[in-house]
Amino acid sequence: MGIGSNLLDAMIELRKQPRQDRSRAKVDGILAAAADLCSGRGLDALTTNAVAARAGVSIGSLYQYFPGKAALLAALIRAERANLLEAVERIVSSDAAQSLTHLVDELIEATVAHYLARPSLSRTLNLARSQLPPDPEAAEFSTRITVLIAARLNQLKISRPETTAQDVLAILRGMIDAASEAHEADRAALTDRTRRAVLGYLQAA
Amino acid sequence: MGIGSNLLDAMIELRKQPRQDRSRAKVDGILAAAADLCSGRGLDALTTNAVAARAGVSIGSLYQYFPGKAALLAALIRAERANLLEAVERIVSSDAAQSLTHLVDELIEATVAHYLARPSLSRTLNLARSQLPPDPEAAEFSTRITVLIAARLNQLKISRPETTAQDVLAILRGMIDAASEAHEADRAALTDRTRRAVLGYLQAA
DNA sequence: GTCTATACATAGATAGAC
DNA sequence: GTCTATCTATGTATAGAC
Repeated sequence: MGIGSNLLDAMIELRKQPRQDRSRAKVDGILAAAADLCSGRGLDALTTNAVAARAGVSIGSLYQYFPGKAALLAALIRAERANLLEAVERIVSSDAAQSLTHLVDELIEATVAHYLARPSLSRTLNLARSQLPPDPEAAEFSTRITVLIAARLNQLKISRPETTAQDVLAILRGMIDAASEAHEADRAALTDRTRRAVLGYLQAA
Repeated sequence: MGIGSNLLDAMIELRKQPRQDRSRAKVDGILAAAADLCSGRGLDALTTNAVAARAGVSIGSLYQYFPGKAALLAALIRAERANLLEAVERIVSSDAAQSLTHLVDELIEATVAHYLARPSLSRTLNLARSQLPPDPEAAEFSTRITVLIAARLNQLKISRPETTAQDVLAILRGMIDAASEAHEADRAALTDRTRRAVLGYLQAA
């Protein structure tokens, strides 16, 4: 997974690794602007011109750091994935994950928090991803998160841990997504219902 | 919900109701072409030029029937919704829906068939919808399908039938979507797992 | 390193001939 | 009714001045 590992990377990787603080801040500003636009008015609003304008830099500067629009999107997606993966890593390596109900509770809390932190950004990136060509990074992310959870499920004697982990994630995504689309406000109620759904599924298995 | 009921309709409704067979066939051809393009290469491929070309009509003819790209998309979405709604109507008004497990089985079968009939079309339209401005038709569709299912759940003494119906649909969508994205081939296995998830959820409630 | 100006491509939409 | 030709707008990306 090193930089330059495939041709697509040319379209996607940063042009330069910003080592200085000023550059780092500029890159962050550009990404923040991109996230805002995605979140606010969807994928169509993510134009290089609009991002540059909102970030307060010129289009030329943007292209110094990002080789194109795809690179912006890739960076956003990558950040989002890293977030969720970190959260799951913390959970599975914590003591709270010793019992099934605790594990589930923690996963739900993290997942709900993740997807509802910036719901529309999350959904927009999601659908962007589904329009992109099959991406090895996406596959690796799925695998890693599944494996982390599956390992715990396995210790807890849940059968077919990989499939089960995938299903649990799918159920959570489906329910949280629906709630987010419906602008459902009551997060506690959502957490409670997802809990019933996941535990119900695990017990029925 | 009559034609012309809101301003958006101007962008979305057919320009003329094709009464003659020839016109009807042309409209169908255009929609089929649009569906193919959506299905094949996603939303970006749905351009008015491309649709016209693939349908074998000129761009001018296309604009005679559809006032724009949005109208094409709206028509596709409408057709997709009508399909699913019909299927659910058939189920809830059939005898098989008398027991909970039968109801669930029928719903799963219909939902899986619906979303996997043309998976990538289904997903593309889905995300198109989520990018569109809030649409009264979408809301009405959600309400109707929820109400249909909730009525049955209510007869079966399930508590909070509306919320439960929404959750069941969300669970199904989530799992089917994940399977479809992962290009999971085994439909029987998917059906089985969704069944466990849904029944597990209903029993935990 | 950063900006302005601009080239280039493509999409949406219409006008007008037939 | 249908087509071709074309206009307009917009987005990506680069060149070149500073």
